[in-house]
Parts: sequence; C-alpha cells; structure tokens
Amino acid sequence: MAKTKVARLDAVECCPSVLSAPLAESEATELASGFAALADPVRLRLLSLIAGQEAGEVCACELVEPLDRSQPTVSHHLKMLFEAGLVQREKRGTWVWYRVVPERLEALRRGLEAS
Amino acid sequence: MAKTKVARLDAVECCPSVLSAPLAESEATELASGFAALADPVRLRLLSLIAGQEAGEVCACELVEPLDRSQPTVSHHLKMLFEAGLVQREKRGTWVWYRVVPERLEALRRGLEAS
DNA sequence: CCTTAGTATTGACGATTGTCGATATCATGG
DNA sequence: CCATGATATCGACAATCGTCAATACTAAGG
Repeated sequence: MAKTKVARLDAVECCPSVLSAPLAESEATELASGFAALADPVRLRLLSLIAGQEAGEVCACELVEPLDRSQPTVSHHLKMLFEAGLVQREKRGTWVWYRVVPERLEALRRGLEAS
Repeated sequence: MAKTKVARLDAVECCPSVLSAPLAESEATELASGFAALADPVRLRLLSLIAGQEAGEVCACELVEPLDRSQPTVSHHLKMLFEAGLVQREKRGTWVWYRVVPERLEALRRGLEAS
C-alpha cells in the first residue's frame, strides 16, 4: 500500500482526529465510544492477551483464569470489545476463538495523532 | 499511590502498550484511566477546541458556548482533562487559559501502537 | 437421550458518571 | 468596601458500568 501518498486523504475521510478542530458532535461521539471500550483495565488486558498469542488467536477458555474475574464478567468484556469492533470472534465447536482487529486499534490511534 | 518497584523501570514507566503482552494489572489500570478521560464526546470536543487555537491556548470563557453545556459541566470536564494530564491551565487575573499537553496525548497514542 | 463442558444471558447490586441549579471563591474596577 | 463577572465546588439526580451467582444455551461424546 502506498501509504505516504494517500495518508492525508485517508485521515480526512476515514477517521476524525482530536486535534483536527473543530470536532463535530457526531464525530466526537463516535470516537468517544471507541475510547470507552479501552477505558477498562480488564479489557486492555484482554486485548494484550489476545494480541500476544503466537497464532494471533486464542480460545476464550484461556482468558478467564489470568484475569482473575468470573467467566460471565470476562464474557461480558469480550462482548464489549467485539461490539466496539476491536476483536473478531469465531465459533469452532464448543469453543470460541478471538483475535484482535488491528485496523480498528489503528483508527483509534490515528484519532490521537498530531494533525 | 506508590507503584511497586520494578526492574525494567524504563519499559514500564515510559509507555506500556496494549499490544505488548502481557499487560500488567497496574499498567492496564494506568492506561485505562487515560482512555477514560477520552471516553466522552464533550471532553474530545474540548480538546479539539483547545488544540485548534492559533495561539495554542484559549480562555475557558470561550469554551462554554460552543459545547452547548452549562458552565459547571464544562468546568467539570476541564478539571477531568487537567487531572488526566491532557491539558495544562494557567490563571491570569479573572480568566483561566488552557492548552493541550501533546506529550500526554502521544503517550496514550503509543499505547495503541503495534508492538 | 442424557450428560458434560464451554460460552452467553439474566437479574441484581453497589459504584461511578454526566448533568444542572445553586452557591462559593476569587480577582478586578469603581 | 462593594459590585461585577469568571471560574470552581456542592448537592442531587438519572443513567450507565463492572461485577457476580444463577441459569440458559449449545455442541460433543457416551
């Protein structure tokens, strides 16, 4: 991807930035909901656990114990991450496998970029 | 709020990343509180309004009207941004002037960086 | 079928958040 | 001093959030 050439265009069309004033109310609401998904330590650790896997994915069954939270609580946070577009999930038999969506993280990261 | 002393001081103190697994609980809590400060549309618009000033700073009196919120509400959000280290404030006579702290935004941005 | 096991949902609870009106604090200019 | 105006704090309220126990759902193996 020739990113340098189209970088500005993408930034303008695809993802509003905090530093590109003035931020419209709808853009602000959209960005804020993304950051809200990151505003919890359990969810951040979930992301880091999933992203840290060699295979790029991990079974939900391996995410309960290291977080020291109940299974419903972990399931709840995984759902929030999924609905925020930060992780993707795939059911295989009894198990559900999660992987991060780097593009979504990148979009939020660009929201904090200095113009 | 003294953090427990850690061997890899630089790596831990400077900027933990979501994608640098595993994210310790204290690091996750620290990062999450930063993102929580960004998880509100009013605060994002405040940041964009302050950052968008030519002079790099703006009087608080100019921030109430464009946000369509009461003065106490805006003051409340400015306080949260200040306590999160995202803005700096300076009192000059009756007025208070705000400017963004780019380093803080940058630190949070790096928290979302791929490895 | 029935049991087992992984995952999701429900219902409840205390804690936190965003909001505003009322009020306090503070600096300035008569 | 006092009056004015900018900013911060307080008190209250509804709404949302994080959490867990209980339970429902679902796929696999006897």
